Amino acid sequence: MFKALADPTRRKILDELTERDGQTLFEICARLAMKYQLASSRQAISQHLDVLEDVGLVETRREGRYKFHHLNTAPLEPIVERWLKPRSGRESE
Amino acid sequence: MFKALADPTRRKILDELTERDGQTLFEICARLAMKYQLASSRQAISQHLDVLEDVGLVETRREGRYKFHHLNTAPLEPIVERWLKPRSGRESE
DNA sequence: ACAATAGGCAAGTGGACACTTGCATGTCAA
DNA sequence: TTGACATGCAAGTGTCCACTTGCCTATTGT
Repeated sequence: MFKALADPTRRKILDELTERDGQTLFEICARLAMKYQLASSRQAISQHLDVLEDVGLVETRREGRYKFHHLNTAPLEPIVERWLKPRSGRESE
Repeated sequence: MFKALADPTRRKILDELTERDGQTLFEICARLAMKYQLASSRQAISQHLDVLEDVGLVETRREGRYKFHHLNTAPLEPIVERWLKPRSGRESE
């Protein structure tokens, strides 16, 4: 899961899905190219989406020849619990 | 920063410092070896600590020939803000 | 049916990274 | 001062990973 977040392109994809959920592969490619001048190929983005789906951060829904990608932030919450919560008694420091 | 979290050994180091803050390199090595049967060498752990210090997750304090390592969770908080907060209006879903 | 669109599969390549190895520096106790 | 302890530096190595390349499958519209 953390490895999935290690790549800057994948983080941008998550940003993109945060802003506009349920996009197709082509939409994501187009918007990343426009916003960040990211010249990532379609296959590269597709592989990133596979990684994100494997760790549960992205869920997909097929509809005909379209595949919509949805964000799922649930896997992120254990991060907070793991290191932020155990020290929550020291927030005034 | 996310790359620093991508390595499982580094995450275990953070766990270790969460449980017991301000350990030296040798302490961390010993405790990791005992707890997780991690046969990581001293140099490997040292390099991991360098990475964690570079991204600000660990801060160090020198005292004679000892170097104490302290956890700093501040760099983790933007993670929450970035993807969890923008969707906080949908928690009942 | 056929062309166009949306996406998938898989092998190959270059670079980054975790780890080792070997030696060097600095600190403390006798 | 000398030896033991705690840590630092740097080059070399093997593996993993992001990306490309080339071709394939499936769905839609005419």
